Amino acid sequence: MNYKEAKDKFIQTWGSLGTLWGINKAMAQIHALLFISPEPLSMEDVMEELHISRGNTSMNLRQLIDWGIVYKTSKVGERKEYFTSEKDINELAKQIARERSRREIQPTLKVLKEVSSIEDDGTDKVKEFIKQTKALHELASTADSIMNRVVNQESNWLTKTFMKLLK
Amino acid sequence: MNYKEAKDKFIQTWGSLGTLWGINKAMAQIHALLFISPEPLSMEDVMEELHISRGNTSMNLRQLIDWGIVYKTSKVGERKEYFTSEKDINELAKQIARERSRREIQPTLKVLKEVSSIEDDGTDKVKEFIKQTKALHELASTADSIMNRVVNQESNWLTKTFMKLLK
DNA sequence: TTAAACTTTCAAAACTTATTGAAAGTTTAT
DNA sequence: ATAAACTTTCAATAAGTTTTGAAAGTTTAA
Repeated sequence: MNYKEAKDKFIQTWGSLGTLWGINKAMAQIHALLFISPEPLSMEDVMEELHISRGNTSMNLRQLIDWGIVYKTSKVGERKEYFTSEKDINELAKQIARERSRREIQPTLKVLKEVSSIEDDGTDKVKEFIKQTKALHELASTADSIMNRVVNQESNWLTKTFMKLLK
Repeated sequence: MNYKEAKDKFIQTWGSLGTLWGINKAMAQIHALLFISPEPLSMEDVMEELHISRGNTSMNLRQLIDWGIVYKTSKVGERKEYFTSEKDINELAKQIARERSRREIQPTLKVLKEVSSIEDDGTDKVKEFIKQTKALHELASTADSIMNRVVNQESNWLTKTFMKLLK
């Protein structure tokens, strides 16, 4: 496999994986492209490499910036803007964890808390409902606090600790 | 909020959350419904509660069974089949982790390994490519091994260990 | 073996989400 | 102030996904 093939395969794979961590294909592909580019790329560069329209590129770049994993840069003497991605994988993982917590887990916890607080009328179905939604709340809450710790500490310490535990 | 409202809100929330852990809305809603039902439900019951068609119900129930989080049961003297979900939240989490590893992480690891093994021709772009895809491989691999441990050990041990670390 | 009860399949339709591209907006150099 | 260079917006459209429902298939009881 040569560089071109490997690059395309990587972009492709990362792109379809994107839908899974909650972002769309173009967004994930743009990220993949920037992630492996030693140099910042312009919007034009991205459009050409991925064969996507100007509008699409613009919108998805903005979203990536919003997620905090792509940065705008500029070159001296050039009016055009250039884009580059977070290259540190730990920083990337942190950022993704942070955003997912904020966008998904927190709102879910809120609903779970709300619905598990209905009054217990003593019937089976209500008792089961309260029990199960409370259990889910606890699970989501534990998962979230683990993630937040990973995010807020030096993640390296935790990774190493994990690895020791898991060896 | 009364039981009916709380139930609908829960099913609704869990349903839209589904897309995020990689399953579709109907599938997630069916799961939610079974998860809070003290009794197994028939296909008819599910159809009525969620207002979805027979075909849709059938297909999604099958998929849930395939994921290992819903079981078929039958009542003596009844021809109809009944369905019930895994009620133990730890078991549910395990099962989901297991499936995600199998369906998503493993195939990704395979691609990452493959593309990061191209020959280094000494150019910047190839060096960057190899470096970054290797780093991603390592990250995904660490995440996967953590998940698998959680899955394969008594998950309680790890949860407790986590919580101690994180306090 | 038949027929009723039930489940699965799958092509077509409905719905949802992503993408385009041209127009509007913004910034910068002169 | 103007115009060129560039970016953003958004309505229309394309692409992709989910859902339906009727027909085909299966199982069970008599």
